[in-house]
Amino acid sequence: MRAAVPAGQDQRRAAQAYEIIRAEIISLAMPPGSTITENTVSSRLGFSRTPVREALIRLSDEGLVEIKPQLGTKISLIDPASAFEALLIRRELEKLLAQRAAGKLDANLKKRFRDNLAAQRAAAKARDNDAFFQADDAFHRLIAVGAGLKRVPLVIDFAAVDLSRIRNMGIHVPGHTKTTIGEHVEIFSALEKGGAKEAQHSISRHLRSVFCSFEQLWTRNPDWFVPGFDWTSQEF
Amino acid sequence: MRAAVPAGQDQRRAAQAYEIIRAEIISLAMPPGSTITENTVSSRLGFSRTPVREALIRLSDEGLVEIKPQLGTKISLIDPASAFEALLIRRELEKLLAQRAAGKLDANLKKRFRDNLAAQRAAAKARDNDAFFQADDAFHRLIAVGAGLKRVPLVIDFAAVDLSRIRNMGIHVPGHTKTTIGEHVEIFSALEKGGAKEAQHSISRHLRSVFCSFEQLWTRNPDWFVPGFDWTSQEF
DNA sequence: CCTTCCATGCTAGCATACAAGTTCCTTTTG
DNA sequence: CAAAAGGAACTTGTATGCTAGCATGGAAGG
Repeated sequence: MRAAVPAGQDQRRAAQAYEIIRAEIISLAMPPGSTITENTVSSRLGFSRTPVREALIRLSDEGLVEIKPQLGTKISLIDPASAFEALLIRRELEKLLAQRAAGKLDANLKKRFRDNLAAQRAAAKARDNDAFFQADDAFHRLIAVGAGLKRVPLVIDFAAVDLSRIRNMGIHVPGHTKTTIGEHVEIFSALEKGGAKEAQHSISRHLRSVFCSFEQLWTRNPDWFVPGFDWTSQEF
Repeated sequence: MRAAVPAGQDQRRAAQAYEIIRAEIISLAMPPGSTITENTVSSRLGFSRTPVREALIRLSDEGLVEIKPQLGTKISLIDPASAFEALLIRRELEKLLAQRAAGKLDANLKKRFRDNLAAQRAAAKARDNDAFFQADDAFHRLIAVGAGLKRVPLVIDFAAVDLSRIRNMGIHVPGHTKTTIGEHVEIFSALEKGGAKEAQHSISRHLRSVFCSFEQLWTRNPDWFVPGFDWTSQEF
């Protein structure tokens, strides 16, 4: 998986194509199960096939698309089992981050946390789902900064690909942003005070609420998901 | 002018190139810091640049090579900080696996565990480091099977890329295989009996011994590593 | 009506030519 | 002699044409 780079830093067409297509998949503008071809995408973006092809290969590595030689390319269905595992993985790794970050935030980082929370509130107030989504991600990356670990967020991103699309489905649910911000405030204040256990508990609660929203979201667009997953038999 | 695909090799050239180059990097046949070009690799493999290029892009996403436009491609140095993080990540995720697998191994899986342990002993006896390395990986994947989680091993692999090269350096250390097998036996018996705590403890000990071997391995080839990491200040 | 077969139009995989940028050595000029 | 200008020889990035193979629809045969 490729690390997120500041927009405009990488001018290569292949990188641009990757960012564009990936955003369209994550935002569900390209719905799961729909088919694309290198030709249609390249003509739409105005690039040649080569950079588009490279972008699709990278997305295939991530599992976001399925390339079938001589057949075509399909936007992968969301795999509920993978999303469930992603939650398990996130819980463990974010608990690790919280443990290492608790009580070790310097003044600069605390300010960045507060700025981020302000940005979350602003995005929520403005109903800017995209901005809220990004601020949410940035909040969790700040925890990693506090923990002094740079690679863990990349691993979480890698693990949580299927999760991100589900999150995007749920971001329109009323009250979602308010709940999330409240949990983030809890986590931050626990980290600030050195309460590793409290922070870990907040994180677990946050992820559990995400899990509980899954089944509802599944009923909305069941054909976007890989069939055969039994939601009720899972505990989290 | 196009060479026909050799019969019997049903894999795509790009996939073949990826496997070959990756194995050479992991096995340290291509030492960290050395430079390659798309042309040299493609002529060596007998492929054109395109599939080789695709392979290098995938390796770049993994962090195993660094592609610098208009300059060349370099085998990445091993980042001690990333390797250290990989150990932290592995510890948490494998503890998760152990917790879910403990006491839930069916007869078939127990047999596969025993066969795997036998393979480890055979490889150790035959001094077949490559086979031992693979059996070691397979053992950990078996735990994931027991836990009913398929994606966690992929995440661990992604996280542990830097770790794998260090492991390859250490596999020649005398007594290494014996120690490792002993720890694996401990883990398996704990899982078999349902002792999640014991299995987690064994896993932690195993990873700690890996960590303790780091500094010694670093002194052998310090120029293979990203400089600036303070081994003594880390606790594990 | 049903089955079989094949022409056709798709697809991605691959090879290759060219474009653009970097390095370094050669040449030229002060 | 020194230094700057220029170009040769690299590199990776991109465009494009060709190849092999799958899917589909329609024709041919039962």
